[in-house]
Amino acid sequence: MTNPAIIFRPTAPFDFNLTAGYLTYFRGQYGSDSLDDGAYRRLLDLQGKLVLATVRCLGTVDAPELAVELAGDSLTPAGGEAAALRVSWLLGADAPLNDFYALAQADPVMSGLTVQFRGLHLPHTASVFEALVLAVLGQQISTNVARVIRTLLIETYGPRQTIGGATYFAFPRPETLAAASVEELLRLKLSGRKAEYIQGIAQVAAERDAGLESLQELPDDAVVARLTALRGVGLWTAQWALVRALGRPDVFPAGDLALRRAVSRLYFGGATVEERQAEEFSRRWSPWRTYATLYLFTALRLGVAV
DNA sequence: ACCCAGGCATTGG
DNA sequence: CCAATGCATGGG
Repeated sequence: MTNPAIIFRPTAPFDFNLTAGYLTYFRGQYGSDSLDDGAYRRLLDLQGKLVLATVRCLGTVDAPELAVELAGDSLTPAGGEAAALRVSWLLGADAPLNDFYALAQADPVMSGLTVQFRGLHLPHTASVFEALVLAVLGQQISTNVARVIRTLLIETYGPRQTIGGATYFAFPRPETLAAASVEELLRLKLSGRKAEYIQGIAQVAAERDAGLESLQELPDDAVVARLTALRGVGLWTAQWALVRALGRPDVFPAGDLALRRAVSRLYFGGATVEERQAEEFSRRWSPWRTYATLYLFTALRLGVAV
């Protein structure tokens, strides 16, 4: 069954194709998300109910309007509202980009990126759990390998729903991964250690009632302290959770090799940039370092001047 | 056959 | 406190 579309307005400027493209790594399909012919699709897991959201942009970058169409079981009006809120969060629709753009004016390189990628918002994950698991499985390995493993994880353990002849996957639930043995997880081409990490994180997320999802009120430092107490979660992983799951605006994961490479090429003529140096350099973008991170990564992914 | 990749925990100075 | 090491796997 399909319900009438729900319309909502993101904060302008909002470039739908660029934002959903970033979310799918500019590959059309990435894990649980797809962007196909102007339609962003994701199977939402709303309190255990699976709902396929199909999102299209009706307006322009400066007057954006998104239409969310829902399909799935037992849709209620309240469910429709929750689905629209979830979609809005996933696409980072409320980001105050203009504040970041104003700050970037003082920096010709970053300013250039904000012009090229004008309207790119920061996509979020549906949960802290999802952000942590994705970050852990991406530790140290190349993005290609991470993509293979992520796909295996989602298609092996994610809740699935077939709609209109196509099968869609939501991100695996904590209780599912907590119930899987480390031995089973090893079949996902994870290292033994990462299988343990993910299993442990899933147990924490599943057992303590929403312990991982109650970090919203804590300041960044406290969130990092809480998360790095988990085995397998270091500063880099915790920072990605701050960025992806909590949408904190002033985070710069200076330990990230690719991020430092982008800084090196764009600002230091390719010379090696150490973590400490990158952290100091990033202060020029505070209090909007998260968006600087996003735009630098986009430059990398699209191969723009990097 | 190597070496590296969007880290981390562990071990040994 | 800092350096070295192993980790799974796909691509160069």
